[in-house]
Amino acid sequence: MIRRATLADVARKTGLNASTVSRALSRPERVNDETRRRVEQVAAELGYSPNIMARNLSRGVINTILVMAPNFADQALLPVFTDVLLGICNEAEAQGFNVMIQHHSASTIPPEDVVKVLNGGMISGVILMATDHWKAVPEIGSGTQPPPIVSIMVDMTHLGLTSVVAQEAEGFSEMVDYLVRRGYMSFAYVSGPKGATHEKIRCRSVMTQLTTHGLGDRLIRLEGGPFDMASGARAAKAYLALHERPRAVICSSDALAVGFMHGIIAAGLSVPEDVAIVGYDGLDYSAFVTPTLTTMSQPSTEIGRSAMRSLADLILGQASTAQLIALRPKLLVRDSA
Amino acid sequence: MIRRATLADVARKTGLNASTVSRALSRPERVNDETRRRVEQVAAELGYSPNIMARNLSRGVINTILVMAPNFADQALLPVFTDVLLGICNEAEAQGFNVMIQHHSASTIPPEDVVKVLNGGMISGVILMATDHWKAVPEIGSGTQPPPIVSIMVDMTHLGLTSVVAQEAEGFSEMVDYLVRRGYMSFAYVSGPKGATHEKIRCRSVMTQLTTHGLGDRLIRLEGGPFDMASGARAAKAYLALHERPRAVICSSDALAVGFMHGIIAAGLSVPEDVAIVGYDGLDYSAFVTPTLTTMSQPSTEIGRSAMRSLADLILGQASTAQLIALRPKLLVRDSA
DNA sequence: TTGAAAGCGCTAACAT
DNA sequence: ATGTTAGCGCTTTCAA
Repeated sequence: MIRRATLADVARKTGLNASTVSRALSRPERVNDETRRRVEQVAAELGYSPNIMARNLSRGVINTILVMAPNFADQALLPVFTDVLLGICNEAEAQGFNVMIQHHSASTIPPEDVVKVLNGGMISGVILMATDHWKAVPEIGSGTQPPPIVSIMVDMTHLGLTSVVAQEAEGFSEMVDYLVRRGYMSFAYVSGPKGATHEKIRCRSVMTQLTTHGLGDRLIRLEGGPFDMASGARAAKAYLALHERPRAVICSSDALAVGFMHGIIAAGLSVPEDVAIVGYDGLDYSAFVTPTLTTMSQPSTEIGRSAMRSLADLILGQASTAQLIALRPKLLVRDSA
Repeated sequence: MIRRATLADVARKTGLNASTVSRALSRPERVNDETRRRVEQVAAELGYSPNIMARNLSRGVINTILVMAPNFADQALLPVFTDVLLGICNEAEAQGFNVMIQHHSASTIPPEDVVKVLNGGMISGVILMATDHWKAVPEIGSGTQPPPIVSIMVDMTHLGLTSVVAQEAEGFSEMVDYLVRRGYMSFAYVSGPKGATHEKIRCRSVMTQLTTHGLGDRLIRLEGGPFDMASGARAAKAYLALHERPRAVICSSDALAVGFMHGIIAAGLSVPEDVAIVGYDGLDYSAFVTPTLTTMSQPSTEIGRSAMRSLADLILGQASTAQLIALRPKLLVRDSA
């Protein structure tokens, strides 16, 4: 491999001192016009561009953030995550940060890994995607500053981490209100993966709100499983086997809902006449299944953007206390309920 | 911000020399057992872990690769891309590379950007996602080695870039054969974005194969647009307005097909009785729409894995000539055709 | 305005 | 087995 041109090469070829070349390139105004021109010229000839690592090492700064995404059931990134990622990338670009993504192979990211990454010196901050089961914030060095970690989708403010989440509980309550208003009296809830934080929040919200309406005993819980369509289809089978079938089915996610709807329709029932179905997430395909799916749309991209903004504040030392940023999802009334 | 512990700190506290500490940490066998233990102990106490940038700078190696993904219509990563990304991440982890992703804001990535990145010294190789319109491989330095760039989804071997692609032409031919075999005699093709390489390949393949069957004049081309569901739905409107409606519709992607199917069903036609519809990609939702979608499944994850493997070979100097790796998609016969 | 020198944190010969 | 020394490529005082 032919060696890349370095600052020294440019210096040699221009007959200038390395420091002058460095200056010419990073603070052009502090250098003679003619010198600057010459440096630029030679740099171009040599195809020189600065080694970022050396620069960072020297300046003592870094400008890369890491998104750690757990691996749900060995799936690709969930659609919601990619929307979030878009928001992160956009904001990162605006703020001058690079983003690195680590698709973690476990479904929970071990705090030690985060410490290691943070200590590695290449990363200035971490965004944690929907990571559960954190008992404590990792100790990074002996610093007293809050570690630059922002949690997305899971509230970890009790651990001192700024968190950007959707108001899931509110979203599901609103959904229940909507269904009750439409006159439904019997309900099923198709759950997501057992034990997941999201799942707990969503399930509880549905139960609570139904109870508020005096309908607490009219809810049947159907085991879903992972947030995917296959699980939804399985839940549909369970639903069909029920003696008394609830008229309204609330699914914990759009994927679940689409799978569920598919199972229902395949069995010859019609939606929403026989069964009303609602989802949660607002993924694009929810608008193109037949019938179109009533759902709560999460501001996923905005969540990503917001998280990145908070992280930048943390890194630049413009923020120090953990804050919770909760974004409201929006009801999308369509044909399925 | 409290300073992180450095190698020097550990050296000082153990009373050893920095190089010894370094050795103890990276090649434990070349150091006294007792020394190693002491170093480990102190390192743990201080929460020390090596600065990766300094290490790389010193060793002259880097182990991070960059995935550059163009931004299609300001959308999040396409589902296909996320599958590919999964494959990349898995293989990268196995090979000891980190992966960085750059969500490029233009729909075409400028070669200059790639040079800059490669010259930045933090990245040892680049994977280009479905990037069109490259006229030439960027000159990186004055080296004679092939630059470590691998193209995914688009064949750029004529530019000297190793490329990993799906056999799209073969896939669409096979699809045509299948439909002809099923007795269909009139066809529509719902196109993707005009001018896109994929689009050209797919369209041409359909036409060619139909001609082979003597059915070249039985094809109507419907303008789709971006590879998304909304475009498919628009195409459905166009289809419905046709005087003579072809019985079989080949969509350039699954998203298009799902959108198209939605439009068709919403208009009261039935699939596949009135119109047979097929897609391409094999996304998970294609199995959960009603009716389920007949499609060609791309080995997306495998494409990612393969690309990463090739890139690693390139970086490690174990490969030098561009090669084309073309993976065969697989027909998934379902209910829509 | 430019040059000389020191140093970012680490590794890798080369000595001892 | 350990210490010494030199440097990776760049930036940044400090002098000139």
